[in-house]
Amino acid sequence: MDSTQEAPDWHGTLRSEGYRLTPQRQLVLEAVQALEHATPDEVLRRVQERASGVNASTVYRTLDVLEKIGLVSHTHLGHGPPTYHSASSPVHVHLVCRNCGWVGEVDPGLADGFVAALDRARGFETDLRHLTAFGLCAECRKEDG
Amino acid sequence: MDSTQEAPDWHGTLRSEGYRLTPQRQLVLEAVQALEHATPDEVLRRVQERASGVNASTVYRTLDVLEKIGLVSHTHLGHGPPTYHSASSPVHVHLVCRNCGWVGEVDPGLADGFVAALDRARGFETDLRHLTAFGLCAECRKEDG
DNA sequence: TTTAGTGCAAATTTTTTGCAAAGTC
DNA sequence: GACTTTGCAAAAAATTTGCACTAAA
Repeated sequence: MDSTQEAPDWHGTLRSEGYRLTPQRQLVLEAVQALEHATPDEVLRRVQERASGVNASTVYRTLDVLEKIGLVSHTHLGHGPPTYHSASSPVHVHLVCRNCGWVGEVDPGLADGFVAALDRARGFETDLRHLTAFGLCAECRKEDG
Repeated sequence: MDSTQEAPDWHGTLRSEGYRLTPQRQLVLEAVQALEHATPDEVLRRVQERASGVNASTVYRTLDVLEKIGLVSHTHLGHGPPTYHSASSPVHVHLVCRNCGWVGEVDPGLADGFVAALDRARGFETDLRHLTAFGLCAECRKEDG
């Protein structure tokens, strides 16, 4: 099954959905995996470090494609642009400090009770990959008193 | 206590912070209170229905001021622009359906356990006014199976 | 060779900023 | 009258779109 030339499984994922395999898509996926929580702009910059001439619109379109076939997903960590991460990274809940901008991740198990409560109260099915809590990180709590 | 000319208390809030009371600010605050979850653009449109000539930049600046002095606050309900709501409305947690766009509110008490867990695990102090869960609403769960 | 994907440039959309005029205190 | 706030116009920033050309299958 996995023989001499191990083709990453996302090749197949792309192909089976009718998409083509291009260097740009490879670069964008690699960037998302490496950067964690990267905005389209950050992805673009990283991609351009490795291959010149890749266009911003290609990054946007590629992120859409990769998300559509489930290789990446995005969240909104506050104000600006969305941030993307690899779907192969473990599911996690995001914490964002509104004071210093710190971003943390915690085990989604901590939200189990909350998720169950939403289901019970409203029949709502929470998507843990997009759950983000805003507030103050431990450091800023100390400083701000 | 509330006598003949009841001056809304936000007059005093503005004044005591060194801000002035203008018709535009009154209109923006009224719009935020009336609309619930309104984007700057929606606020602008509502304001313009009542008074012509109010400029978009005024709305942006006014929302900043009102937030700074604590009369309104904003969250990010997904993609686009932030949404503002009146600080006088009870604190609530937002639910957003990623399928149909439905927005709901639930009692923050449902998140108590979650909030406590974040505090315990990371020393993180969650701001409930900005907690939003994305997922599928009851209707869409039925339809999508 | 066929069809999808890319680069480029222009168009959109949303928000910010500088400044003179108007308004509030 | 002094100091804010507003409107307007222009500037930014972030995304999207149309289209001819390139490249994957």
